Amino acid sequence: MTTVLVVDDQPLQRYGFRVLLDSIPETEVVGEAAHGAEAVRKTAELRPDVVLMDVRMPGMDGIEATRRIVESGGRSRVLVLTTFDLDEYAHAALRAGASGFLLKDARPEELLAGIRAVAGGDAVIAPALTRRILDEYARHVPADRSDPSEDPRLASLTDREREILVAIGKGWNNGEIAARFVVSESTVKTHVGRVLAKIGARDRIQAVIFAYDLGLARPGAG
Amino acid sequence: MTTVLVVDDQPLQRYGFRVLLDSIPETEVVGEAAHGAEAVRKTAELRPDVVLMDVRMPGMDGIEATRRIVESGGRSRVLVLTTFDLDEYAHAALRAGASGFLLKDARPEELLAGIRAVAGGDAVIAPALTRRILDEYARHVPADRSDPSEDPRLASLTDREREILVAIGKGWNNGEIAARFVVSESTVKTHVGRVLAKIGARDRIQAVIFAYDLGLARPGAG
DNA sequence: GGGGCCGTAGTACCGCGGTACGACCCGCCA
DNA sequence: TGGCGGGTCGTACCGCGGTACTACGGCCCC
Repeated sequence: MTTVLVVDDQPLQRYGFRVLLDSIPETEVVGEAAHGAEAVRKTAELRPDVVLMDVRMPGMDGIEATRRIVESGGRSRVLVLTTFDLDEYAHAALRAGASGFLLKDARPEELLAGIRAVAGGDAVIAPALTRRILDEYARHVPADRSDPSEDPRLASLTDREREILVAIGKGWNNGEIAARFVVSESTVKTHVGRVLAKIGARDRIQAVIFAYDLGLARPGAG
Repeated sequence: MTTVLVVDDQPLQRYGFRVLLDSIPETEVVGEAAHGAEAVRKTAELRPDVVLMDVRMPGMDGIEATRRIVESGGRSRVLVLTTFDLDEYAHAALRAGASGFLLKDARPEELLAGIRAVAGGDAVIAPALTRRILDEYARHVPADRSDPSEDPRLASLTDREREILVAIGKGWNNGEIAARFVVSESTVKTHVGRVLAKIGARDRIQAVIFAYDLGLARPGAG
């Protein structure tokens, strides 16, 4: 059973979603909200699996509400709906942390598939928008690099050394690495030295760059 | 009526798709191919609306076949199928110009929705992959508003200090920076110290990470 | 003219990082 | 049984990195 909170400023629209979702055993509408602030409050209160969020609303709009819901750290996933395929909305919504973006004219089975996917932790985008996303993607994402994680220099590292490399990529100094791995700093130095030699890095700084280039290190990782 | 070419090296799999697609009036399987080369040839010959393409095949694989079909400039759209959610396949396929990427364990209605979307000129991605695509997308495509290069810590840097930060991000040591900027190493140290203080970094390693997170440093540079 | 910001430069000091050893334990395998 | 790779730990040494402080010329603006 997937619990859903329906957010839309139009009562009739909310009614339509409720009828649709309650007509099948898989989903249940546990609440409704008419604007962003109410959506944030009811999400915290009802903890639905999925929040069905309209973008255009008076007061706090769906984007801002989505951002707050996501930042609150709860379990609820947000599936954003809009009447138009205005992709600035889509971009903003997805960057706000929405798990999906669909058009209101989606057929019922598409909406249900979207809710199912979002509830399962996946993401979903309206097909009409997917093309643009993919075009942008193909244009911006650098060509392959023949999968850098298969770099021969990486292959020569032992498991432990790979862990060390990741730790270096996080910006930790030897003492911090020693503390987190519960070994002595001498041991860390030994490992670091071997890692540098194997990947051909002059110092740990170039190891950090190496880790980033290969995608071992990720922005925002602490 | 949507015409479909089914490409898979396993006859039984092709049969399954044919039964499914011919069971509904909306789609019609107009041909089959057992490997990439045959897929390319039959696509040119039959001009199907959609090519249902398996990735893993002996000889020319689905990726290469997709690339050739797309480059041939025909009207046919390619919908790639795979058993596993190996995202290196997904990336390669989408970069090869595929209009969609689904898993073989997709439910029939998902597959049909995918074919419908692709035939209509839209694109479709398996929900399980959409999240990764979005993550990549968010990381690579310049965000129009929450541009990290507007980070207040960056704004406090002078032009010279920004140059120094970029140089740090390239992995250069103080001597190298001094040589390239034609200043003394003392000057470099002064700048570096100020940069670290302003961006709140403990050492140049965290400055490197900072530069990468903000997109100041780019893989493959320097 | 005076004050601030910026870029430049220097000295002095300390600590971390990196290297070069040597050493021990463990599990695996010939 | 011995050898070998991997992980662990230690000592010693040196150099680069980072900090603190001072200093000066150029520039802009009050």
